[in-house]
Amino acid sequence: MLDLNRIRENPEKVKELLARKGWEADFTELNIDFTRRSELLVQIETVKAEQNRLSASVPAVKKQNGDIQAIFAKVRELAAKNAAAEAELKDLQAKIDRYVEALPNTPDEDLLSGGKENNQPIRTNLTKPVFAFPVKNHVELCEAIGLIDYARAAKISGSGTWIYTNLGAQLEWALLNFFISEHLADHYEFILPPHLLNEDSGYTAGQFPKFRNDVFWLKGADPEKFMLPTAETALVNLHRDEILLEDDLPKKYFAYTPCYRQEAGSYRTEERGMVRGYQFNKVEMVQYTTEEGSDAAFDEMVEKAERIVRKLGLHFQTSKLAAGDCSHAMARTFDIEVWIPSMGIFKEVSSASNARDYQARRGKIRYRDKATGKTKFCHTLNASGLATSRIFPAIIEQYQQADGSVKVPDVLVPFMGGVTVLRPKTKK
RNA sequence: GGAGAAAUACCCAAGCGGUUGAAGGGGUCGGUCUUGAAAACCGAUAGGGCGUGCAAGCGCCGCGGGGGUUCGAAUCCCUCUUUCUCCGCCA
Repeated sequence: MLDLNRIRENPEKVKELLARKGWEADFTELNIDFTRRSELLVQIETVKAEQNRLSASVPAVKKQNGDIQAIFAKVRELAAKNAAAEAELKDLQAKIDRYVEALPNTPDEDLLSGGKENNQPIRTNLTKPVFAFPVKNHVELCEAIGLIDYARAAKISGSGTWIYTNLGAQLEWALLNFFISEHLADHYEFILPPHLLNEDSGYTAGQFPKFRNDVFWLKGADPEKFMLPTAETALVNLHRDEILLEDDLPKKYFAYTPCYRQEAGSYRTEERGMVRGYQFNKVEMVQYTTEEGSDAAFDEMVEKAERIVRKLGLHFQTSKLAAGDCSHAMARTFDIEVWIPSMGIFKEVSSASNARDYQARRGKIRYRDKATGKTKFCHTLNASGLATSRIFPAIIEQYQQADGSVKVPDVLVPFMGGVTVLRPKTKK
């Protein structure tokens, strides 16, 4: 949520920044509403003060056998006078809230406006792998080796899903264990959160109200809960409605969870296999920082995610997203995209974002400033570290060999019980 | 899932319609005493949000969340959430 005072003090600036995200903002009505809100508050509170004063005088007046009935009548009259104003205020406040809650975060000043087409690659690792043989795609390779079973997944669940089998399951688990070991080494705190979250959590993270239809809802539950679309949603709510100490910041967490997403209508023929599904595994990092610490935290998390992909020996690029490609709640996003040879394109394996105080305002996540003793909103940041569903195909394809086997990246071998090569099943 | 109990400040806890602008204790901070510390004693300790004002200040809200009754609510009523105890079920 944006700071209402910031909008009021500098509406043109906020408007210009939102426009870079392709969001047409018009604050004319908001300003009128806000002015009216102040008037109403002053009026209501003045009357209330008088009511309180009169009520408080009752015991004393009673003791002196004064006319308490006159006081009762007077207070009732004041309350009646306020009723209309209170009703108007309630509606007005709801209207203001609805408008401000829907506004996306403003992008950082240094981002280019526009969408995907204006994303800027800023770094690459290694060069495109070259193969002396025709490359196979990961779907073919996985099926031949017996890593993934798509057909049975369709049978027991439906489309957009897959089953990790045998060495495929081991490779997936090895990746997750490798990621976890990296984060533990960097002293991030390991969290395993519930996968079913409540409405407030979705609101704080900025998913709701706009993206209520992008998640899976558990209709039978009372109250209704949704399945987390990313562990960020859980982690960023850990300190909702709390006031942290400045000395406790930054707080660094990571969590492993599956991510459940509707992704309705996003199917494309090229996205075969496990590139996009209703459920995928991800390890996610989240930091809570002070306002001053947030830029350094962002750089740290991008670097961490890159380091993991680099250790896996994969060709990737890091892109600075244009304003319009940053998600609703984020002020800044860098994507790490890994090369998928069969597709001839880069696919996102990590998205590192700085929400600034947008989520913290929604969730009232604050810290006490040591110097002033005042509370300030935290900054929240998140970065995947990493999503397996894109890394897995990238490994399979980038590490494929002429005989249809796949070499296991060196860093994963210890997590694979010493397995170094994944070989195609021999036909019986 | 069934039955019961509870939610008060940093923590424990009193309070059951009107000096409660929340007792008391612990903790924390400051002080006295002491070479220093402990003990003892004295003092301080509600936070958060909103409004108004140049400011000092003043006002509104606030005892789990929301709503209601009343001149007046921590206190009565409704509702939601959470926690605990017992039973059932289960990994």
